[in-house]
Amino acid sequence: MNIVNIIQQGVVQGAAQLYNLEIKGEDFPLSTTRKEFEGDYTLVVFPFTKHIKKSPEAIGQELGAFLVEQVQYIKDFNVIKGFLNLVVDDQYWLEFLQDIYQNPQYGTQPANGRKVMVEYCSPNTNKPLHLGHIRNILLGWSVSKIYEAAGYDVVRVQIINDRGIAICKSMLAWKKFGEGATPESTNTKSDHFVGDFYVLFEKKFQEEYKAWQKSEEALAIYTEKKKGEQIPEEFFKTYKDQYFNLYSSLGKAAREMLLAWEAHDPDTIELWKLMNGWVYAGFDSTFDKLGVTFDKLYYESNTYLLGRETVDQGLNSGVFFRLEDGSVWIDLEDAKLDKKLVLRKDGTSVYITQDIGTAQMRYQDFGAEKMIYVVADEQNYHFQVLFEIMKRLGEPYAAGLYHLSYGMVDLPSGKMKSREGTVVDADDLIAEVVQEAWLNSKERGSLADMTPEAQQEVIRKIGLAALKFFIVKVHPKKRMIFDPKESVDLQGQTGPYVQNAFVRCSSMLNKAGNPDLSAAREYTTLETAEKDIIAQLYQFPEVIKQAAETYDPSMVAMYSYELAKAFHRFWHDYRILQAESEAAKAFRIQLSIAVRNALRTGLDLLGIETPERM
RNA sequence: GGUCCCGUAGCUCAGCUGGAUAGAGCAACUGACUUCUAAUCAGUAGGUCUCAGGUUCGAAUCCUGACGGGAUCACCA
Repeated sequence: MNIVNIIQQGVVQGAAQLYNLEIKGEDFPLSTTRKEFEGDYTLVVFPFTKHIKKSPEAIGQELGAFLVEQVQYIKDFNVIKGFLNLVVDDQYWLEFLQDIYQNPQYGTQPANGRKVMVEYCSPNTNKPLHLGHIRNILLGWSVSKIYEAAGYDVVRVQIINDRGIAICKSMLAWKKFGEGATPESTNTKSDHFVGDFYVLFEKKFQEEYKAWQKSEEALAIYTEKKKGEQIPEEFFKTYKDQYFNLYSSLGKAAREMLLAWEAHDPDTIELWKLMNGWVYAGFDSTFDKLGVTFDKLYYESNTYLLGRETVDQGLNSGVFFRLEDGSVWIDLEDAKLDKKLVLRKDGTSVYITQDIGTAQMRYQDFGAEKMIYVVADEQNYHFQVLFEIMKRLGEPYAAGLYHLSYGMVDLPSGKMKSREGTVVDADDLIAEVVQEAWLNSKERGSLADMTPEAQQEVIRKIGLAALKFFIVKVHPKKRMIFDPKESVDLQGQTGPYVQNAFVRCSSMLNKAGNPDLSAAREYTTLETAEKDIIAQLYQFPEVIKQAAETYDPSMVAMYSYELAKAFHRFWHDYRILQAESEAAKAFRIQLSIAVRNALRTGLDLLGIETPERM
């Protein structure tokens, strides 16, 4: 039985016997004692003074005496102001360590038979992945791992935006200017190859637009539509989209391509498949580098027609209503949202209709009771509306829909803007952090005796740990500032710091061989540094549970860091293999095994691998 | 303008279901490698928790209002 419950029960009994007061275990705060004071757990006595006419100090004294007398494992207490600090007997911590140290799964929950789906990443197929995707991918992966650790059966999915005008731009640019080039012929990573043509399209379009601005047609439009004293340059900046739709020959060609695609024109479809194929191959390589996988991919080209049947049913049941022009709407004003269109007057779907259909399709495919959408916070409103609609449609899974909304990633110089070329490319960034780890390792020379391949493998793990930890340690909801220079830091509050604690355990345990640990039973008095570590380990299952409940990988990151820190401190101050007694040695080996397990589990939940050496 | 999110050390972030003297890391400065990996440890310095009210024995934490930053309010996705 865990110590917090034991204490809570004791307090409940104490209140009843001493004061004839009926309380429940959750009614009073029990926190861990601050480092400056003696004790392990602290009961704040102030709330009791409402019911008991005595000073907080007097109540603390009486309650403390009662607990030491009556409750096993509570050895001592002290009262400072209104705080009752309780000292837990080392015996409890020692027994606890005995129970858990051999369990590599410690911290995780047994399977609970429940199923959750996590959607993450969701890229467009016209550009390579960038820093924003990396945050999305790492959060999605980590949350999915945390749910597995919390006992859930997890399905990972992705929806790929593989249709629309943007893809047509890349296709058109390749057709017009590509001269049959391929990723192979240009030796370019294939998603970057396609992205380059998207950029090329924008460049050619800008050229065309600039030239047009000098035409009489353009002048006439400027004269007619300018606002006040707007100079031509300003005006044409705002007029770009209209130009694309009304006058641009490139724009016209791109729209024609989209129409041809929708009409299933064989040549267009073939080109689309070819270029998307390149993009997918490139994405796969990036996913592979990041160590993430998906169980099923959904494509918008397959799902964009979905949802209409549901809307028809919803019309019958009165969830939706139809205007005279034929468009279909839902009124969500009583839920503090607006009216929202779900079908155009021509009967075609919009974005949200598609999401309605996709949610149902997924439920049919997997029957998950929870679905977590990992999507940036700019879509908060969209998901509020979507979830409200699903609720009103009476879908059985509606209550289990959750939008894990994360903040944008900014650079120290400000927002990432693709037009200004300030986007941080995912592949470049990964290469950069690994390079930094390599330079660092070379300087240290500690891997010199390994084969180049083995060294590379270790260095890859370290570099990626730096990047992943840097991103995932920040609370998802917060907009974060990403400084590439800091992300390659390998010291301090970083992934490699945590890995290093693991490596220290491993290195020492390998040296220890397979010793007899029965002497640990004779170890009876804990050093503070040892107790700190055990108390940390004790928290682990609760941390994972809460991280799942709050969809927050940063809790696991912070916990792993704190555990590593406690171990580093212990390592510095105490010997393990040359401990002062056989009992101490055996105990410390057990402690290190437990730490090693917990660090591996914690890092794994963040998608971070653990090298044996570094 | 409506709705939502954020504001904590020079910088990046914890803490926010109310509890003791607000914590880490980076950057700066001091020390510790004959000893299980120094990618480590110990220390110094750094704060009006944006501001103003309120609730409370007690507020960074809850409430109200301001100020600053961001997102969103498409028959785009």
